[in-house]
Formats: sequence, structure tokens, C-alpha cells
Amino acid sequence: MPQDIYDKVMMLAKRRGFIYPSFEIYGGVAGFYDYGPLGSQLKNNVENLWRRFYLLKDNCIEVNTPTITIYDVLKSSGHVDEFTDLTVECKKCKRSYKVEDIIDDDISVEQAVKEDKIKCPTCGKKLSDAHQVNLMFSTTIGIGEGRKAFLRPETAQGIFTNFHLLYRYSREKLPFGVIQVGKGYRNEISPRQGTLRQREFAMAEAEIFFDPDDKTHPNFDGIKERELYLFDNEKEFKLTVQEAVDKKIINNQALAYYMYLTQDFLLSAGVDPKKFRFRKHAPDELAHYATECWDAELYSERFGWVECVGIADRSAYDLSAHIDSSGIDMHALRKFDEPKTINRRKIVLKMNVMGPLFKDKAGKIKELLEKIDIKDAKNISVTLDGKTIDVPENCYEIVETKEKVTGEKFIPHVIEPSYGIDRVVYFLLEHNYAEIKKKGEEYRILKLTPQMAPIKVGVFPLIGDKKLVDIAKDIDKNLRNAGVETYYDDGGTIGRRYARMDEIGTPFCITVDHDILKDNTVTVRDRDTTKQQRKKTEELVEFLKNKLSY
RNA sequence: GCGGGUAUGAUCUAGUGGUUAUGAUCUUGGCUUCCCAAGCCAAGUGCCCGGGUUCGAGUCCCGGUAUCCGCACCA
Repeated sequence: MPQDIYDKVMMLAKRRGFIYPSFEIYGGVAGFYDYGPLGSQLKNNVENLWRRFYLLKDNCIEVNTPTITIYDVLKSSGHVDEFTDLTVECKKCKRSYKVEDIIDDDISVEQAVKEDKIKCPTCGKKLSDAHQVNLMFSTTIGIGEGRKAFLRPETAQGIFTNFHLLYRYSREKLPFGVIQVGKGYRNEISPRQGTLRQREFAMAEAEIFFDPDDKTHPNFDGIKERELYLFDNEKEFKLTVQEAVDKKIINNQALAYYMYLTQDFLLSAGVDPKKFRFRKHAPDELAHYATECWDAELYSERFGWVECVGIADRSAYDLSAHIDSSGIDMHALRKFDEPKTINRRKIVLKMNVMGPLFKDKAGKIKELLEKIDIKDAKNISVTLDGKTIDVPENCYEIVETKEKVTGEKFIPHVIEPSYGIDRVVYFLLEHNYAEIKKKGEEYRILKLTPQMAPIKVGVFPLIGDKKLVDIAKDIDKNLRNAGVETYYDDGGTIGRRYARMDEIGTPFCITVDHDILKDNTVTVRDRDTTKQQRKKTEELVEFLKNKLSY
């Protein structure tokens, strides 16, 4: 029996082709959902609106990288170590532990569990239910042993691993932002709550790279007087973006700017402003890579406040990690206002002397010599394989040079807004779902914005008269050719057809009645007011395009 | 992963171990020619999966799966 809005929304979603449980004919699998025809279109509309905000408004660039990600990347990023622990819980004191931390190395985990060797370090009670907490799906690349890999738990790493190329693409100027829209995978222990927590899910992430000494944003002035909807774990309040930064409630301009962009996006998409807020992560709930994080939370009548967007300051965490493990230079250059001239003593090696003298070690010695700090022009030596090797004076020259230094290297910091698209899609359905009574019967309207609605216009002949049908079909075709998603319908009564469109959020309906034969006009009905206005057929495309534009 | 509830057409739902599984919504065709889910006629689609008990299981039992609630988990 339908009980609350979640049930009603999910019923409607399944019946009308928004969301289906995946693999249902084989019993279904928890954590997987299909988007049907209308759901796919709605999701596309959400993603495309998102792109408008990040690609157009914020001038980001977009990339696409594989969902299968090699071990090395996720090892460096910290995901491997944070994700593959066998954990146990103590039923009594409710603590959970990594098994490796509390048992001896010389017994296997299975054995330890069987023999009750695992005891709670805090209260001494027996621990049970050891289980693998590995939120990444693993796979192998190639046949046989193959190469270890995972399905990515976030799209971000594909951006970080290309940083040096993208930095060049952006003409070596900061800040610049890179986005990726795609699937992420987390092998959740027990996914629930429908599409709000899936094992395969759509994400839209932006990684914006900043100079850590300058976390300002070029568009900040334009939005600094706008209000942010904030929550400090006690009360909800509003502050302008500027105030939030001044009062240090939000650490820096960049973070605050992307919070506002996120708020603007969600409200434009049709999220109910009364069911929206930002909540700051407490220090102990921060992800391993984050130094500050704000969640955009949306309110569900069933589930309460749900995180839909995380906006994190990842600092230099990821780039540092990839520099360390790959050896690739992913630094950025901070240019000085004026190039500085630095006097340097430099060693110039005479390889024609060193070669014959050191033979196969010459190359390595050269590398070492180029790194050392030269204090004494004489008595130069290096340590190779534990042996000290003196380098005779005839092997090199010390020259005094003046070098122009144009800037200093640093590792950029990253601000990351990360969106769970499936959650946004669900909330658009829940927040826009409305029920009214019509003649005592329940009447459902999905008040999606015209921009988000999967179908923009219903096109109907008032009655099945062939003349009207032909004209209506013609109008339908013209609108489609003009790029407007339509739905032609001549089945059932006119009221039923309006009702069908209202239920899937179609904002407009065009009805062709007999007046078309006199003055070439049709009626255009507005979903929310049910008011109609007459329009000449030749005005339709322009009229609708105007209503549907962003 | 633990404990509890639930599972009947696309959706909602009735069903006491015993004929061909109830009703509604829905979909399709026909009549009606109509501006907000009208009516009439006809048709269509279903007992989550696997075992067991029984002469006989949608119904009882066991296991699985899905889903809901609570706990844990959600970097």
C-alpha cells in the first residue's frame, strides 16, 4: 500500500518509465537501477544543465577517462589502503576494528575467527562477523594473471593523472577547472534507499586547481552578495558568500564560490529551496584526502537530509601522491612579478675525461654530481653503492653563473565539487511531486521545470477527426524538427491525455481543435495553471523555444 | 553483515490447503466526437526463485533473492 512520498514517487517512476530495478526478471540485485525512457532523458537534462554551469559559466574543460583504473593509481591515491580491510565489530561496545590490527600475524583470519581468538581490545568481549570491507570492485586486465585493477570509486583520479597535460592545455595558468561526468562504482555492504545509494552510479565531478597562496576566484565579485543556505549542525542560517568567508565559516573564496555555484545549479534544476542546505563535515568525518568539506544536503520526507553533493578542499593530497609514486612532474609555476636573478655556482662536467676514467659508472656519477651543492671547488666526491669516489679536478669546471628565475614551483591545491547525479534526479522527482484532488480522485502532477522535463510538449487533436489528426501530426513533426521533445497522443479523452502529461511533468500541451480550420490557431495549455492561450501555428516554435530556454 | 516485517498482471490490491486466482487502475481495438483521468462493449497481462509437507500449496515449513524498518556500514 502506498504510504509515503517515496513509495508514491517510486511507483510513478516505475509505472511511467523513469526508474526500474535492474535485472528484475532474474530477481533483481540490490544497488542497481535502470533508467527507463523518461528517466534517461531527465538524467541527460540534469547532466546537461550541470555542464552549462561548469563548462559555460565557470569555463571548465571536460575530459573522459576509463572507468577501469589500474592498481597503481588507486594505491597512490590512498583508496587501496583505505578500502581493503577485514573488519570486525564488537556487539557490546559498538566499535569496529581492522582485523590486522588486533590479531597476530602468524594465524590466519579464518582460523582466528573459528577459534574465537579475536577479542575486543576495549571491553574484552568476543568479536564476531569478520567481514571484508572493500568498497572497490576489483578486476584484472588481460587474461591469465592479468594486471590488477579496480572499477573507479570516483572519476577524479582520471583528472589528476592527466594534470600535467591539462595544465599545459590551460596554458599553464591557474586557476583552471576540469570536469568529468560518468560512472563510479562502490561495492556497498548493504545498499538501501533506492537510487540514493547504488553500487554503480552516475557522478559529475569538477577538480579546480588553485595556487594554495591564492584561493580567490575570478567570478567571486559577481556573487559575493548572494545568500548561502547554511547549517552548523545546530541551526540553519543564511549568510552572504562574502560574510561566510569573512567570518571564516568557509575557509576560502574558492570553496565558497563553488558552494554558491552548486546551490545555484540545484535550485535552477528545480530543487525546493526549503529543502536545501549546506552542512560542514566535522573533522572526524572527513575523507582521507580532504581538509574541509561541505555537503549540499537535500531533504527527503522519507530519509531526512541526504548528501547529494560534496564540496571538498583536497589540498595538494592527490597531486603530491601521484608525483611521489609516478615521478612525473606535476608542479605548477608561480611566476614572480619581476624575474629574479640568482647567482649560482654550477659544475660543468667534462665527460670526455670522466668517461674513460669511470667507465660504466660515469653516467651515474654525472647524475649525482649535477645534484650536489658545491661548496668547495676542490675535493669533490660522490657516494656510489656505498663507496666514496673522489672526482679529480680535471673532470670539471666550476663556473659562476647568473640565472634568471621567473617563478617558483608548487603543487596546486584542488577544490572538488562532486555530485551524485542519481540523487539529484531522485530529489527532482520527490521535490516536484504534487498531488491534488480532482473530483475526489487523486491527481498527480510532476512540477519539473520546463528545462528538466523529459517531454516538453504534448500534441493532441481534440477529437479523432482525420482533419485535426493530420494537422496535429504535422505540428508534432515540425516541433520535433525544431528540436523540441514532443509526445503525440490521440487516445482517450482530452482530459485523460492532459492527465498523462501532467504526471510525467510535461510543461505544455498543444490541442488542435476546429478553430484551426478558421484562423490557424491552436491552444497551448500550461501544466501548472491549466490556463490555455491561443497561438498561431507559425508562432509555436518560437513561443516554446522561448519558454524552454535557459 | 545481524534482527524483524513483506513479496499476487506494468501499478495498487482480495484471496479460509480444494473448480478456470478477486477487484480496480492500466494497455489495445470498437462505439461515443468530447477542453481537463466521462460512459459502454470486447480483449490483454500475474501468485519472486528453489526445495519440502500433502491426494492436492498463491496459502503451511525450510533455504535463497528482492524490498521495507532498526543496528552497523556509507571512505
